[in-house]
Amino acid sequence: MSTHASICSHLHDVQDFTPFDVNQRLIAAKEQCRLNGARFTVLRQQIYQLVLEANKPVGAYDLITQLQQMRLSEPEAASSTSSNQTPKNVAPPTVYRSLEFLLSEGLIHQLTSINAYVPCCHPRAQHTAAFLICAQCQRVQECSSVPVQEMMSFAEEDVGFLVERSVIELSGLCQACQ
Amino acid sequence: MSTHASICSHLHDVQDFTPFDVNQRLIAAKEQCRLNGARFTVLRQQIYQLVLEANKPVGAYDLITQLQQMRLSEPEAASSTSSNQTPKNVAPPTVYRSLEFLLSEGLIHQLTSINAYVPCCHPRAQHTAAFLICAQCQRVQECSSVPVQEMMSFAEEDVGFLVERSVIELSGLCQACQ
DNA sequence: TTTATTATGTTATACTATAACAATATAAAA
DNA sequence: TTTTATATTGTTATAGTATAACATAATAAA
Repeated sequence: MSTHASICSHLHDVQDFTPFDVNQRLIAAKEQCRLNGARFTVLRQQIYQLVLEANKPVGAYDLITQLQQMRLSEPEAASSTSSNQTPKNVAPPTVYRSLEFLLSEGLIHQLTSINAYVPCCHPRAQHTAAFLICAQCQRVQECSSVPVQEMMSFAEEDVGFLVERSVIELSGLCQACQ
Repeated sequence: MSTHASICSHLHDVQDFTPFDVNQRLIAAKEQCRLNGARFTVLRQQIYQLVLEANKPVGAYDLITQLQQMRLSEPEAASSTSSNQTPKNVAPPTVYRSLEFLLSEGLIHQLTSINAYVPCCHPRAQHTAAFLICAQCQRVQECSSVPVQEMMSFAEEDVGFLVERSVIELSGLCQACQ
């Protein structure tokens, strides 16, 4: 990932991963799933990789298109029979289910306001984050810093509201695009 | 509206308006539009009223259904000819356009995470607010208190991000439903 | 009254997401 | 290893949300 956001700043770009970074993430995800007793299947890995490699949030139907293309361009299995082939068609439930899995593993985040997905900058147990979404360059910054925590504690302690799901998304222009 | 949320607490229930309150709101909206040189048409008023009277966030297609029923149950115009009648059918663009108008006037808020709309607790110029959405009783609390402001100033001042649109929605259980 | 503008109606369609059930692949138990 | 159970993916169909494009009607301005 980009070098100008340290892992401790609580503010991270979630795009612009280098191929090396993508690989690191894939390996780490595989290991994380193994520890959780979850299966990091080929499909799930492919979808995670597509989300990692994108330089902007990707929609479910973008993923369908890309998966479709991947499968069409893949060589057939070397088997002499026609069995054991990956289907060429990719239907919505296929990707939605994998996205749900990746969400539950904390590997990606959903951007509800634009119906798209981004990698989690720091995969870990369920954590609340806010997202700054640039309408110009499409880049996203994830932050879990103080104001986010204050928002949650306001709801939970001051209001007595038990938060189960949070959507905190600010759209506008990032510094570079102004 | 409910009496346990003063206009200054920065935390408001946006449901449970009494018929009297609804009427007050409609009159105020009419006046606000007049001052803005905007037209508070019958359609817009009807939709605003439906949003005000609902005891939960309403979706666009809920509004279509209700408008449809209103039109069907309305008596025909007293004219001897068949002209000048309100059409019985209500298509999506009809309500989406009015919703957009009400949003631009600050009379309602959009809850992006659940594709629904609620009245603004305190109609005024564009203002940032957070919403606490109870998954149980469906009631919504709107707040524009300190943590919300801090979130915005964090984005704008600390990060240098120019916010154009904010979606801050926390779903879970309100105090009464826990 | 004419003209321009705004609002609404209308048709069609795009986009997003899930239900329900079938087939397949992996893991666990016998 | 074979059987059984579980988890994953495939497949078909459809639900739900939103907008484009153009026609008509109503209001405001000239």
